Amino acid sequence: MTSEPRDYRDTLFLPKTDFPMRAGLPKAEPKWIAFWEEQKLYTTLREQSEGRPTYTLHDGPPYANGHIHMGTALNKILKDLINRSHQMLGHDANYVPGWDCHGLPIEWKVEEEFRAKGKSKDDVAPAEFRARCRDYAKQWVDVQSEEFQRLGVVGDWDNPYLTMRFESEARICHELLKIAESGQLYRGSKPIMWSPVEQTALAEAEVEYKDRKVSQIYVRFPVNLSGLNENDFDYAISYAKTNHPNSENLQDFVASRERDKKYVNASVVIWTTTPWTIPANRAVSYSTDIRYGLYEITDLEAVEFDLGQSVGDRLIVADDLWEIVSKASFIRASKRIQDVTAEDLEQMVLSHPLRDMPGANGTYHFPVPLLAGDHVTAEAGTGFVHTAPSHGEDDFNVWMSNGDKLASLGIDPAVPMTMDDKGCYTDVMPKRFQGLDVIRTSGKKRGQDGKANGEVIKALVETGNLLARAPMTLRDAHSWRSKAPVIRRATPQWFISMSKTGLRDTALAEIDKTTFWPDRGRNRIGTMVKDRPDWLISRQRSWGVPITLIVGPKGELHTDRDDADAINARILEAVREHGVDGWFDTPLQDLMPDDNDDWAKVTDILDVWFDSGCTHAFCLKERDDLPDRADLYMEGSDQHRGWFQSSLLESCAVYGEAPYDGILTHGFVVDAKGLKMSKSLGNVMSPLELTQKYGADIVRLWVASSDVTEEIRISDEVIKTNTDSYRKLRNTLRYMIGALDGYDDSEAIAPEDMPALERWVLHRLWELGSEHEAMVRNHDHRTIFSKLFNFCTNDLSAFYFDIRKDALYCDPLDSTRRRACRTVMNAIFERLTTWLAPILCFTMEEVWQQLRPGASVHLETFRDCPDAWRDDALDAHMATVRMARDAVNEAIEPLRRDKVIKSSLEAAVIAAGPDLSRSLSALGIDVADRYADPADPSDTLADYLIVSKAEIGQVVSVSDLKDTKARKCLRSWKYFEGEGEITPRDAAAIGEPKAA
RNA sequence: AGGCCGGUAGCUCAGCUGGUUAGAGCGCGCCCCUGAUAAGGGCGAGGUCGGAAGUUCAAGUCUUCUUCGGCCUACCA
Repeated sequence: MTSEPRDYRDTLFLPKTDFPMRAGLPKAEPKWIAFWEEQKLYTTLREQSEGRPTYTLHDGPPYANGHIHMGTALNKILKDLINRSHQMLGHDANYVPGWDCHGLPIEWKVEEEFRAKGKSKDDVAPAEFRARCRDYAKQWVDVQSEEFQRLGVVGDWDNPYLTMRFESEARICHELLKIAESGQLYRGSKPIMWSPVEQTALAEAEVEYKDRKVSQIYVRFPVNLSGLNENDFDYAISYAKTNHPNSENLQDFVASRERDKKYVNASVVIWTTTPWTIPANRAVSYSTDIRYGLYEITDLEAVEFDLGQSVGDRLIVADDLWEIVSKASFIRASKRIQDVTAEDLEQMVLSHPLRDMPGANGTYHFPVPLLAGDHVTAEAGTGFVHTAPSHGEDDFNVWMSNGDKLASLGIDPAVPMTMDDKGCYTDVMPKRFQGLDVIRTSGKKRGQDGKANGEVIKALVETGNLLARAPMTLRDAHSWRSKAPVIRRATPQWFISMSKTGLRDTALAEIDKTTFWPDRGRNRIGTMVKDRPDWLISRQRSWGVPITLIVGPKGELHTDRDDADAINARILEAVREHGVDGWFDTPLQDLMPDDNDDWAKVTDILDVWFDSGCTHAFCLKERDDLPDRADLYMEGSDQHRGWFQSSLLESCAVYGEAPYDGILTHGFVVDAKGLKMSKSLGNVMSPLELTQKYGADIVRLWVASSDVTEEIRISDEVIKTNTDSYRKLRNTLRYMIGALDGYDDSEAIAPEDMPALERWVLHRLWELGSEHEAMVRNHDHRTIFSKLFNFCTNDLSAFYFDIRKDALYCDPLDSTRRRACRTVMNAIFERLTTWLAPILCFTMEEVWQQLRPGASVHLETFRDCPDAWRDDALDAHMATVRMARDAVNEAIEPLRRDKVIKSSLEAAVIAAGPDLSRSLSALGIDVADRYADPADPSDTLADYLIVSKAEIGQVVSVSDLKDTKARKCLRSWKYFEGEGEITPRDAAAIGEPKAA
């Protein structure tokens, strides 16, 4: 009699869920954003966490220009991970995003717009121009805000901070006024790039380099020996020897005379391509790394014109360059007299080459010192660099940093203003030079050489100090607008002093107190602050916060007047009322009604770094819902020089302390090969495209799985890896959702009544939980992700779930171990979901709503993992069992490969391993192959190994049960010895008596 | 050119103060399951730790040099 074997599938307690295996994130995520909006998530978070300790990550403002890119996406997601984690840790982590709105790039874009309409910037009223800049910035703020929110970033998007808000602008002005009042602000001068044609300052990005024909000249600077000749020195030496033979100083004196004697008739030679800067020369720079020699001319070429040099003249030039210099200077033969050491140069003083120029009238009767400078190389020229502090950055720097030497020589270190806005010599120059132009600024020859070069060369010929001249071509800066050459010219600028009131020391002390992640950041910003020059804060631009100072006839500041408070109040009121226009449009007498003769408003604007350096003032300190000081500033590593520093300096200047407790930096996004992303390399990836294609959670997972302290790689392969990880996590959660279908706390089992396996899972949760908070506080999201991911794969999916499938599906519904399993799964669910919520903010919401419909998961806090769950001994025993399990799996594998065994349930095994028996009995795992109580089964070794029969022996072995008298249970598919179609346990589960 | 940092399996990452055959996950290959099924499980193959030299009984781990890459700063008189 044969009958169809009964199908027991319906009697199983299989997981049940409609939670989709495939996420469909690109479509699903916007719905969750809508869900949070509906729930007023941000507002609810604030209300709910009122009174909790605050955690404030103060947003560094991105520039409101263009769409977000991989870097800005990474930055915001990382901030979001930190904010959400701290919120769930039990803080009130209020995140207020911000934008940087002023500055050059926006100014350019708007200029471009006007040009497209055929208008130049000068045709547009400044107020109209600024209004357009404001609109332009606003438009991009809105775009970026949308894009950041699409990535899941939570914050006060309805009320962000903007540097261009009137309140912000007023506060920035206020901060500046406070700095002025404290005496840290001063007006100095500095060479900047200047276009004489447009009569405007240019930024580095506004110039292009192209070839230009120039005059190169070799000029000699005579060594100044006060007119003494060799005989004078010989006489001085013999006089000293005769009259002061016993003087202590005799030896030194003789040595110095002997040294100077060698330099009679000697000159230091310089080379330059800007002859017009010679009249502004104040020094000559040399390098301590270059070997110099003293050369005497012994023969000259015959030429048709008069040479300034003659046989017997001595020249000091870098040895490596002598050949080039002598050839250029028509020197046919020469002899090298001796080395010229760095000490000699240090002692030496030169005369200006125009000293004896007709009409100089003593203008150049000053000593020209030799200054050691790192910028001097022996690659071209003579090894000496002519130094005109008003016409070169390097020149300026070497001049300013040699204050002590200048003072000892009685030289005034003030940098003269030698050139006006049109590029013409000013009246500090000798009469014959005054008014001469470097560049023609109008007419057909606009942009070509003016009269200055020619006149200077002529004057050098007259003094005999021109060694040679020749045309050459070099790459030089040109204005990208007019295409005309650019000059470097000293202009008045505003500075914040690093030293006057000890700003540098304050800043360094604050850096010491700051926590850095990674710690090397301290060193990086520290050396920068230590070495940096005074802070140049003025710009000659339109779109920015004005320097709201009124300057008196003698250069005095209004902030030093008795009525300063009243003036300041009017200024700030005007800016609060009308924004930056309030400053430009309000007449002077309205701001300063009394004693205002010859007083003038400053028209410069502030460096945008000053704006963003004030965010702590106009955001943190102004808003009631934020503390005055941030816990954390977190930006890319480029901000050591940028925002971290501008904020630190501004805050230290005004408040005497840093605006933050900690600084976290991340690296830059690079491609698969570690190269930076650039349009020209074609390796740019877009966060918006990735979000559209894969979902924001995938992008977030990428951030969480990367080591953000270094460069962060992204490529299709990296995205694929993260997509796979995502799927694994999603399915793990999905399985739990199914297994927990209909779970109710009333079926919960107390930990002490649970099987060892469940208690072990609780121990693992305890382990994860105890590390978790520290990792959050250390901003180590990568480790959090990696631990959770490995927990899901190794401990849950491959071990715990795999073993418990049998109990979950087949045990009687009220069996202790099935209930214990569901109790533990519920505990895992709550923890895993909340731990992952900061990372996978969309998916964890979806998961959470499956089992806890209603309030958002993001309103939850992390669940406690009680110390009572800890059980180190149990963990050690479980490790022994897992080792035995690995050994069994290894042994089963060959049989499976040879098709002897398919399912491991067809196997009977002998397990082995050190201390296995001991561990099993410690864990309460039975070795018997059948349950003592079928209605409430407890674990056997076979359950752990997922086989049908297991014993303990010396050696691991596997045998096939199929051809034995054991039969396959039609419900649990386990092989058992006994009567009927199903095992007693399965019979108990479906409430049937054992089938006959 | 200078300052700071980094280069460990195809990918993402571990590897503490130098000490047994350099680890994990993913991917890949092979196999099983078909009651997590566009899922799940098992086994396995992958690394001269960027390169060279040195210190040491012993180096991925320390030193020097070199190469490639990143951020910042400078330069072209």
